[in-house]
Order: sequence, then structure tokens, then C-alpha cells
Amino acid sequence: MKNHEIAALFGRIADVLELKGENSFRINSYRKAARVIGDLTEDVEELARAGKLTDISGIGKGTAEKIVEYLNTGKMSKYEEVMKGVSEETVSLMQISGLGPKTVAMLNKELGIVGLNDLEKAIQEGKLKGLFGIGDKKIENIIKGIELFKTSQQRISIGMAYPVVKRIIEELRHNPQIKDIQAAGSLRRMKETIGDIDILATGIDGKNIVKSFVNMRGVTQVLAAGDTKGSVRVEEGVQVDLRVVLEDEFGAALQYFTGSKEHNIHLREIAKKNGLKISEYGIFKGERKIGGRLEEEIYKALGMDWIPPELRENRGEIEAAQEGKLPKLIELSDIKGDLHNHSNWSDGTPAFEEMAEHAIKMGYKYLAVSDHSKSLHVAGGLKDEELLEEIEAIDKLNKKFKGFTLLKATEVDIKTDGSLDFPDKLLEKLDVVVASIHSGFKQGKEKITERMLAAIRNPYVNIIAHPTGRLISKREGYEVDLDKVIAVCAETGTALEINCYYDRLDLSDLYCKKAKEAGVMIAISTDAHHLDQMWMIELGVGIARRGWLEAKNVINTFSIDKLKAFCTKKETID
DNA sequence: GCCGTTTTCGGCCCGACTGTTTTCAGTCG
Repeated sequence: MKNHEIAALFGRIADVLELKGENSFRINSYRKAARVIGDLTEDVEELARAGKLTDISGIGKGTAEKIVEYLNTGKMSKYEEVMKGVSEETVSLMQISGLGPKTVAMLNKELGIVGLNDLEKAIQEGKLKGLFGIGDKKIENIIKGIELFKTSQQRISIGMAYPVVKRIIEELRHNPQIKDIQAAGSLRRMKETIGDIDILATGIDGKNIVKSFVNMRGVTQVLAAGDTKGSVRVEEGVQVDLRVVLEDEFGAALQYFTGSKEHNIHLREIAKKNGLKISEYGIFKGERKIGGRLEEEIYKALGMDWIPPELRENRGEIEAAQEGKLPKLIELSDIKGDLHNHSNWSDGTPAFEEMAEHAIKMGYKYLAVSDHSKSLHVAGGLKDEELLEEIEAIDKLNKKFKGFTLLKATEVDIKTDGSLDFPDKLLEKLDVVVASIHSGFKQGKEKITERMLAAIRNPYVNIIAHPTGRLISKREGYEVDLDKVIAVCAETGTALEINCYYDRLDLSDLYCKKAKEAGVMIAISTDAHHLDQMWMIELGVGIARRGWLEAKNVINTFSIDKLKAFCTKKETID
């Protein structure tokens, strides 16, 4: 798929046009085009072939033509045209905090500054001072910005940020001044990566609240501490901002700071059409405030249902809310068990008893023991006879439990030729069969897809684990045709996994939605190797919610009987 | 450059902060 290439080109065009001081609405059009193309799960090439590009909101005639040109020739003349006389390096200077398009363009024109080296040299030589609009403070800010730019970390995984927020909120709740406190931003939307953490609080004495925030444990650097806003860096390396707002404005502020930006812009457009105005202080009709204490008031005033944060990406949720057609999203409390876990029989650490104990504590009705299979030597994969022993041991242990079941399972390797690492006569003895790819990542897309489809067609395979094999910001997944995978899963009654491990979160939100629409069931599974990884089910539920999933789309919300029926049904199909 | 329950032109989200000004542009979220 060339979707991401094309999205990147449009983003780049937007950057350069900004530098050149083009009409800001045109720039926004390119940004929007970049976003919607990047978000597509359909192959842009297929849409182009079908002449359906302009059906996408935000893609008009001009953009469609540019896409077609790129697909046909490998080039986009608009991109080449705007890049004339501009260096990529100059464009990237705009990423430095405090430097916007106007300043970068001015520095380029006045001092011939092209890249970071030029900029640093010019600062050292004192050449910036005296330029229009630049004083000592501004230079100081640019220097700080450069420092930040050089050391700036990439976005961190939600799995890292989530416990940080829990800890902070837990600690601040002890401050009696605080009446309400909640995470906002991309973390509240459960995005898979987080830039910085936004927390919102309401209470009587803002200054005091900010003070307790900047003095809490784990803070390594205080970046700002005022009456209504505090900003710190914590030991995990992430920046955390706290804002204290009036109780009366908490809902409006929460709505505003939760975003996404695109969602908020769309809401404001609707507000404007209806003679209303939204800001972080409330929703207004003329001068009169008609809501703001609760988030619900904002959405209600706009004539729509309250939208769960995970859906707020401007991907159709606003229209659905207007029509009263939002899905009833799955909740953590719907989860009745976890279908992918490793014990100390392969590369996990816990014993069966410990796993069961922990699962019962979490309120689960069942837990699958799904150790690796023999080909995965590095993970201590089980040999055929060892799996038989494991089955026996679990059967024996299960007699002890009431209202809880350890499920006999495996995470069986899909080998490089597409065959499975255990024979069918063994798989047949299991309650749940999870299959996954751990080898031959470099095979081509066709080969990998065929391998996976072969596994999906096996009558005993119930779940395909981590379907793309990606590790967030570490490794691209193997290339696999997910559209075909989804289609064959739908045909055969095979589920796809949302792997909750924070590095994976695989399937991703957009493909969850696509799978749901195709009628494919999802399993939300932690792939836990230690007991203290089982909490990550919360991350998986977040991804599922972002993927518009309801409890009925997820097999581990089923009762044990229904789950077993789901797993055995496939064997009887063909 | 896109878009239309004011539809083929004329709009396109909102507010705060900062540093530089002498009434505001640039940047950010």
C-alpha cells in the first residue's frame, strides 16, 4: 500500500507551503488530506482504480489528481514544484519549539540559514539579535528549543504512560484541596503512543494544588509552576502537565484537552453553524453560557450523544452521535478471561496455580495456558509429549476450582511453510488454539499471507495472535495482507487477537473496526509472561474501544460455555 | 484546496501566552 508514502508527501507539501506563507486554509487542506489518507485501511490504489478517491471527505478533485499522478508515475509534480529552492533541512527547523514558519523563513531570507548547524552558528556569532521581532528573550527560547529538539524523545508507548498517570492521580487524590482530577489528552483517548501527559484538576486553591503536583515523588525536573498550571518531567522521561480549572468549567476543559484536535474542530464547526461557540471555558449562545460543568452538556447542546473519548478522532463518531448510532463500547468489566498466557512450562514465570489465583483475583472465569510450541526454541517451546503432560496437569488442577477454569491451550507456531508446529490430533485435545508467526519475517507479503491463511483454514485454530508482528517504534511488522486475512477469518469463524502487550497492541484500532465490519470476532489477550503483565488487558480494551468494538464482538466476554462452543463450532464447519 | 439544510462563491475553530511592539504577530495546544 502506498497510503503512507502519499500521506507523507501531502504532509510535506503542507509544511513547505506554511514556510512559504501560503493561504492557511489551503495548507490545512493538505494536512487533512495527509491525515485521511494515512488513516485509510483501504488501499488508496484500489480506490483510485475504482474512481472513488473523491468519495473520501477531505479529498477533492485536485488532491485526487495528485494521488493518481503519483500512482501512475511515482512522482507528484506539486511536491517537486513546492520543494524548489527549499531544503528539507530548513523545513525541519519548524519542529523546534518557538520556531514557526514565519521565523524560519525570515532567518533563511535574512541570514541564509538552511539547517540546524547554520542556526547554532548564527546564534553563537550573535547574528540573530536585532533582526525584526527578535530580542534576547526570543533567542533564549530558541536555544532552549534546540536543546529540547536534540534530546527530545519520541512519543512513548501508552503502556509506559498509563501506570505513570495512575500513580500521579492516585497520589494527588490525597490532597483534600482537589475536588476532581482526571487524565485528558491522547492518553484518555487510549492512543497507542503518547506525546506528553495532560492532567486536569479542579479545586479551591490552584496554587496549592500545583505545588503538591510539582513536589510529588518521581518528579525529576520542574518546568513551570504557576497558579493554574504546572509542568514537570518525571523519572520515566515523560513530560506531565497539570491544569487546574474552575469546577464550573471542568467539563468544557476536559472536552477541550482530550481532543483530538480534529474532533474538536469539527465540533466547533457544528457549533458555529448553530449559532453557538465552544471554548475550553464552556459552550455559549451569544454571551450566555449554556454548559461547561460536565462534558455531556457540550455534546447535548450540539444535539448529539456524549462521545466516549476513545472514539474522538473525527472518523465518523460525530455523525454517529448525531444520529444516536454510537456503538455501546466494550468495558473492562465485560472481560471474563484471558486467552493468551505463558507459564513456567515455556518462557513465562508463573506456575499454573499462581496464574489461576491471579485471574480469580481479577474477577475472571477462565484463563488459557497457551505455552509456545517446540520450534520456538528460544522460548522453551513444548514438545508434543510435553504438551500432553501439560494437558494432564491442567485437567488435574481444574478439579480444585469452582466457577473458574484453566483452559488447555497453546500458542502454536505457524512455520515458514505454513504448517503448524503441532499435529491436528494434538490440537484437537485443546480447548483453545492460538496460532502465530515468529519466524521468516522477511518472506514476501504473498508468502506470509499464504502462511497465515493456511493456519486460519486449519479447523482447530481459533485465534491468530499478534496478526502483524509489529513492535511499536521498534520494528515494523512482517508484510501481510490483512484484508485477505480478515476475509478468510470471517469465512472460517476464526478470531483475530488484540495483543495487549504495550509494545504490540496488534491488531490496531483501525483494523479492529474493519474486522468488526466484516463480522470477524476479536480476542483481547495479554500474552502475559509474568503475573504483573496481566493488567495490560486494560490497554487492549482501550484499543478495542478505539476500534468501535462492542462486548458482543469479543470472544473473551463470553461465558465459558459460549466460548467453548465458539471454539468447537469451527471444527464442525468443514 | 475543500465544501454546500445560506451550494459554485466565500467561507474555513478558538483562545492564551509571549515578546515584541506601540497595537499586534507569531506560536502553541
